Amino acid sequence: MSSDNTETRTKILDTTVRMLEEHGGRGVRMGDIARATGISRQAVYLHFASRTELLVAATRYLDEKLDVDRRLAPSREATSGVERLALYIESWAHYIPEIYGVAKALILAQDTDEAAAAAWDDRMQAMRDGCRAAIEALHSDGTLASQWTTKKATDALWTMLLVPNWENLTVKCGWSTRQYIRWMTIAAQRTFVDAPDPTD
Amino acid sequence: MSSDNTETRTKILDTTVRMLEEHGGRGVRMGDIARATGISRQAVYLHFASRTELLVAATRYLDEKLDVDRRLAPSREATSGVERLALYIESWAHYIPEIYGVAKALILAQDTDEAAAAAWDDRMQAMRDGCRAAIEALHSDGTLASQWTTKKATDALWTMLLVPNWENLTVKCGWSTRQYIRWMTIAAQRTFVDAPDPTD
DNA sequence: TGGTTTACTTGACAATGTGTCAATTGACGC
DNA sequence: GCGTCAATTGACACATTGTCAAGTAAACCA
Repeated sequence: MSSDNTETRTKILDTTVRMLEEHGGRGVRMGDIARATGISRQAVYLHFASRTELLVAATRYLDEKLDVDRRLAPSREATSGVERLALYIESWAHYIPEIYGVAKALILAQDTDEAAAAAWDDRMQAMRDGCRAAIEALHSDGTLASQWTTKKATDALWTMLLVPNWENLTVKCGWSTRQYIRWMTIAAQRTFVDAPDPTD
Repeated sequence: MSSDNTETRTKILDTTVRMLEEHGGRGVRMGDIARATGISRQAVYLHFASRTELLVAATRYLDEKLDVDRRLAPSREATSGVERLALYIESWAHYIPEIYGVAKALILAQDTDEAAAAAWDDRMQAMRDGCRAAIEALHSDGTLASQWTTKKATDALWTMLLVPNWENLTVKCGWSTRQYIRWMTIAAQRTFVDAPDPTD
């Protein structure tokens, strides 16, 4: 899939993912990655033009390894909007902890690097598509609470599921993934789902 | 209130608040603040030991100016939990845009500076207290939805109201403050509020 | 065998921003 | 005039990213 797959390049990506995971995405420098990979700092620059490019590549690399599409399949095959919403939250909840290190590094890099901001934005837009699909499924079931438009509900669900919220609930509040799924699902259902309109 | 109120110190704080506001909390350097204040960079260090210390002082300075306590008074005087929740969300929603620049700078500084992280954490704990009070008001009205414990509901409401969510909804999704208030209130009520238990 | 290519190393260096230090200036009070 | 205090000036340490040029070593190839 990747255009250029040297063994060294792959080793760098493996190290990067591992170290970001270990350090929660903070304080991992180019020199650290090089040393841990067993090469010189400059060798890293032979494969990746900048730190941001490395982070973006690591994101893609991890996504391939985790097979995001497969994970989302159950949600796409749901037979009702409510089920689709619940399954989407569940896959997402299992996905975040696995990408958290890399994601956090990219989020932090946004402050100083335009390209990192764009890359993360892209990812989040993809996630938003999943949210919209779930909301639209509710809508066509007639179970989207009447106050919401699909646009507003999509915005709101998307925001709810953002990484900083997961971070706050798990890291600061000490919720487990199981609790996160349980309460996020409850909150989303209570917020967005109503019984279908009986006049239909 | 402040221990040490030189005129220059105040001028620095004014400049800092203004510049952070103007630039959304990003990319404002010590030298920029000094130049805009009309003093040398080193003069800033005569009043504030570090960038973080300046940011923290600016936060406090702004809080005094905005009179946070007065803003929260209506919420504290609410006669029902539901009203308290709505009024708290409303004051908070009017407050965030005014502190956003400084808040964002502090949030960004967290990555590299322990002290900035602690300062922001502190602020967010105070905000959490407001959330707990609102949730407890619901609880004692008997209108807190039965699935929630006060602890879990407080965590959830607190997370909902975090700055990154406001940022996403207003900046990325283009919501106005009015829309933010409207939909946050609806989401919070649907999530946390039930009719009181008729067996009471 | 010898030459070329390729990946990598080594060490130096620019740029950027924070924070420190020491010497100096200038005003104000006494 | 003298001391004090606030501020200035300019140099510097430090960390990190990114660049550059010269050198090495193995693999490939004729």
